[in-house]
Amino acid sequence: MIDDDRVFKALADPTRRALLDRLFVRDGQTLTELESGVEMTRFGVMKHLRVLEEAGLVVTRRQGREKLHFLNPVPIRQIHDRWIDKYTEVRAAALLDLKAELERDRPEENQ
Amino acid sequence: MIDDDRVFKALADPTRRALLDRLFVRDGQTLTELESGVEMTRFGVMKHLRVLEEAGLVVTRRQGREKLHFLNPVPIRQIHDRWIDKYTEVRAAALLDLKAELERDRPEENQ
DNA sequence: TTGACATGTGACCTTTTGGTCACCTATCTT
DNA sequence: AAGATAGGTGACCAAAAGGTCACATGTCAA
Repeated sequence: MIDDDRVFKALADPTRRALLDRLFVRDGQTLTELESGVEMTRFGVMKHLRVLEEAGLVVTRRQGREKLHFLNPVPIRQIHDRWIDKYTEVRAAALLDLKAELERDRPEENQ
Repeated sequence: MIDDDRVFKALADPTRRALLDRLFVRDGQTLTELESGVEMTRFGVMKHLRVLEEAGLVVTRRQGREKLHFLNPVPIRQIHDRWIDKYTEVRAAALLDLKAELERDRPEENQ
């Protein structure tokens, strides 16, 4: 797992997550289309899309003077497989119990 | 979903992911224990643990003068549920097909 | 072939993040 | 009580990330 760092860093920005959301609603959008609906100039959006593409979360295809952007959920699935394999159900249950216990002791300090 | 941002930002740093890994191997470690094994001063580790705790990825419990750190996989599960619900299997399959198609056209441009 | 359109690049600035350190408090042990 | 141990705070600095802009290239359509 060599570039999980790129994927995590790409997902760390809210604008980029919003772009992924928009691509999920309608796949294959151009830069100009994605630009509208984000409070940012074209250049900012372009940078974000580049980060997403380099992380493998977005795949692109040129079509004439347009560049179509497609969502690629595979890296997200890979992350999932990594963590959920490790932090198993049993462990999750145990920690949920601990969390409940902590909240009984100090209810105001936890969400 | 109000503080998904904190969770994603917390996961964006490789040191913090390493700390989660260490906690997975052995849960309930103290700051001093976690400090050894990371190329960083105690203060850096403390900051990272604080970020993880504020994101809800780590839960702590004071025991005398020690502070025990426990892994909380729940936020990761929540992220998983969020994305995998949206980017479904069908979609993943379709995009993997697209990716394969793109790699047939321009093999050198994709990993 | 000219003008409009879609995207790309590099320089630049501001904000955020990562990391260290001096100093401080709390707790244990004897 | 005193030294050792575990953790905490605030200031500080360097590096990275986010965002904008002037300018440039490639493509379409009349």
